[in-house]
Amino acid sequence: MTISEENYLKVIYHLSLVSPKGVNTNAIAGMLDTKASSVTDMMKKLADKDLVTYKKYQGVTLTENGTLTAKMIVRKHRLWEVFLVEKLNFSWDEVHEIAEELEHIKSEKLINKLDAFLNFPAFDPHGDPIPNEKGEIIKLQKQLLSDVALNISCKCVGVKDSSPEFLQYLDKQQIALGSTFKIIEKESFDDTLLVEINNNKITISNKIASNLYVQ
Amino acid sequence: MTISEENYLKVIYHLSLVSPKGVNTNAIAGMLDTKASSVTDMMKKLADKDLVTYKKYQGVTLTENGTLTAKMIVRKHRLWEVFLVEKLNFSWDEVHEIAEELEHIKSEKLINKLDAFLNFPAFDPHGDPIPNEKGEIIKLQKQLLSDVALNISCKCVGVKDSSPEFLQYLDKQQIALGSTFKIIEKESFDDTLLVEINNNKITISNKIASNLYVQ
DNA sequence: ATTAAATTTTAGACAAAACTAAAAATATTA
DNA sequence: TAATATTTTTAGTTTTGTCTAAAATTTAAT
Repeated sequence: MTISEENYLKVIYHLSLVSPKGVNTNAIAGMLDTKASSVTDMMKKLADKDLVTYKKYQGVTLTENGTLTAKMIVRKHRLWEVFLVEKLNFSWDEVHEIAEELEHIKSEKLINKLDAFLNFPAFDPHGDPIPNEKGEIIKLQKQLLSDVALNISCKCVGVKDSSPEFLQYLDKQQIALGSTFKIIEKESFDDTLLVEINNNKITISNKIASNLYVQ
Repeated sequence: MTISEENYLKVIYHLSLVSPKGVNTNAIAGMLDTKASSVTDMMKKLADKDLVTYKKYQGVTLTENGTLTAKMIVRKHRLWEVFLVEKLNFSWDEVHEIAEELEHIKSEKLINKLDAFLNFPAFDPHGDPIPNEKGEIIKLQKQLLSDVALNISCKCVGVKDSSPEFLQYLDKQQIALGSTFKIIEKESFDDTLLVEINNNKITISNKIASNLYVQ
């Protein structure tokens, strides 16, 4: 397994969660900052290795084999993120980039020992679930803050967008995992929300609200 | 910097400690399991980047730049080894291979935070010194057990060979860093030694004794 | 000081992973 | 449904790091 192959699998896995019928070449290319023609080449290689099912012009899906492999990469990524935040005191907006490298370290023993060292965390610093050794994932019931009705109390359990820019915005607004929300008012013109966060009232745009998962 | 370039630099650094006048192509090829012709190609590239000084047929030396870069790779390798042993409970014969991958993770912030997390260790699990943030290295006075006179007490502070095979042999003989030695008898025929280790008498070959550093 | 042996470099080729440009297939729309 | 637009694939290159085989250089030995 090359790093490049692993990155393709990971991207296909993430895109499959949204379009399980098959992921198209262009979408993969977009995520990996590469060209569709390069994706086609790689799909042939991954199909030869029985990691994806690929038919010309029909999009790709992961095989069982490929799904498990992808989950193990996601597992490594998220466990390293927990390590970086909990043990090395990184902030949640810094860890993704470093975990992008660490996720390719090969040793299975390493990752299982890291898992134990971290006390088998179920979620990463952005609230995303961490697959266990068998690839099993706890799926939380969660919805976007933008879909919650007025005057209902809820708790922030994750972010949809985990870009540094968004995370830094949340820091500035003192929004973190565990923050409690209540929508006080919704502006019908642009869906801007007046929200009570930890007993503070602030106004947030619909774009922000549709990137926050709550419960 | 590619992983390949980093591996070349690291190997040249280690070989330079033994032959500071210049390292030859074949020696590098041997360490990296590659061919002399590949080494020549890479030396041109590293010379272009001002990491090595290279003259055809004359061997290579690291530039100041190259030396510091190599030391930073060694620093990462050894810090990760400490992490694996101290925090994840790996044994000393398992960590080299994993650290060979971890040493290529790019973030400088990561390695300095790791250093702090580990309490700024000066030596790795095999007794090798860890360069600090500036590349400075503590050089211990140490000698090979094979060079120590009879009836002198000394303490094991490092291993010259850190292959899993040798380390596992030491485990079996209950020899570790910190073990105390006294040579009781030396067989002149083959230099086999009768040694007292932690109050136990055992016989060890000259090959073993010339791979143990003591103080 | 030649010659022989060993080492090192050059030249040319290959595989992986990417690219560009053109061709082929699918999707959209009038 | 035919024409057009979009997406995807093919064909042919490029770059990086490697290889083999042959040529050049240095070292060792007679």
